[in-house]
Amino acid sequence: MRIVFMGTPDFAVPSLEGLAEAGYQVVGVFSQPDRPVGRHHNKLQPTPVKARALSRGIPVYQPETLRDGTALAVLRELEPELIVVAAYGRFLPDEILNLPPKGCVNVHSSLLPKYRGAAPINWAILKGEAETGVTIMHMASELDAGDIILQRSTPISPEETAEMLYGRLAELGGKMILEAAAQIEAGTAARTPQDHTKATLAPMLSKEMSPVDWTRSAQEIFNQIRGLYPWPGASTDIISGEPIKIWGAQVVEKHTDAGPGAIIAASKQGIDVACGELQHVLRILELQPPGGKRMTAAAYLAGHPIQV
RNA sequence: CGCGGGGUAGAGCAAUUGGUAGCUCGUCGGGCUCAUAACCCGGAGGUUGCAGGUUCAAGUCCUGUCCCCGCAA
Repeated sequence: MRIVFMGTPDFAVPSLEGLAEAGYQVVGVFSQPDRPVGRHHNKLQPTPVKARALSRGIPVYQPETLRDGTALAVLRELEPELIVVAAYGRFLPDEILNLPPKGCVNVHSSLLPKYRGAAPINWAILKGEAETGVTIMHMASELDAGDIILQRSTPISPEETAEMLYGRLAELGGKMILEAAAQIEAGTAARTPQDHTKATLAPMLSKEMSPVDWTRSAQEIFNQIRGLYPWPGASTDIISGEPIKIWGAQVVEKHTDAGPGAIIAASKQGIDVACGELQHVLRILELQPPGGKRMTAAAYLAGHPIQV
């Protein structure tokens, strides 16, 4: 089966790799244009999907837009029977969706219809979900709203960060797209419509989500730290007046009458901060001051004593 | 050549106008204690990222270079 693969970040790599390893003819790969990355020289960095495709000798296309007809012409020449999209980062216009005889399918990292959009993995953790998963679906014009082919769930462990979950779901997606591809080739792929009334959105993350609101519960703040890991991260200025990024923390059962955001203890164990409910505090274990490296709370306190 | 911050003891930080490189933690030894991530006493550990330059004198000023971090993506 001739397949065109569209994807950009690490998440999409196992899917591409799986399809290629399974012997499908991946005749072309679309990825986002290389973006300047790097502090000093603004070097262009190939996307993870591009790098993998090139190492396999697959032609790579990186159009700025899919809507000027160029991409459509390229696709017509590639003659894919199926287009597989995984975190490509762009909407596909209808003329592309309708091009491949077997359609376009998408690997999405949530249990659709929940968490449609750009950052489903992060939002599942931010919202304190106990489980999430991967959905393979036929693509529709509307964002992440297509009929479901396959769906599999996985529990989110209490300490898991978005980064860890990201890796797990990428692997899961890589396995599931193979199953789905086989079903599509055999003509047995399911088409289960989503319950659109239960749809929720998982919009792009932004730096504005970083500051911690200490009136929330310790668990909610912990979810924020895990869900925004490693980017944009959770931060607070209650320690030094400057925004310090919180890399690691834990919820500790400890009663306090101190107001939200008050530092009630600072020791080698960590920095305990009062939150919005009295029974628990958030213990900061690992942090990073502006301009500095990330370090343990104990190391930070060695150079920045806090009187409690 | 996009903007900015920073390299000082194992870790984290200080060091006025250039003038004996200090502090906290850790570490080692000893003491106290039923005990401890607690406390007390003592010790070790630095060519201040690297290379040049200015100076009687450079962690500090100048030039170059390597590396780290934040913004931006």
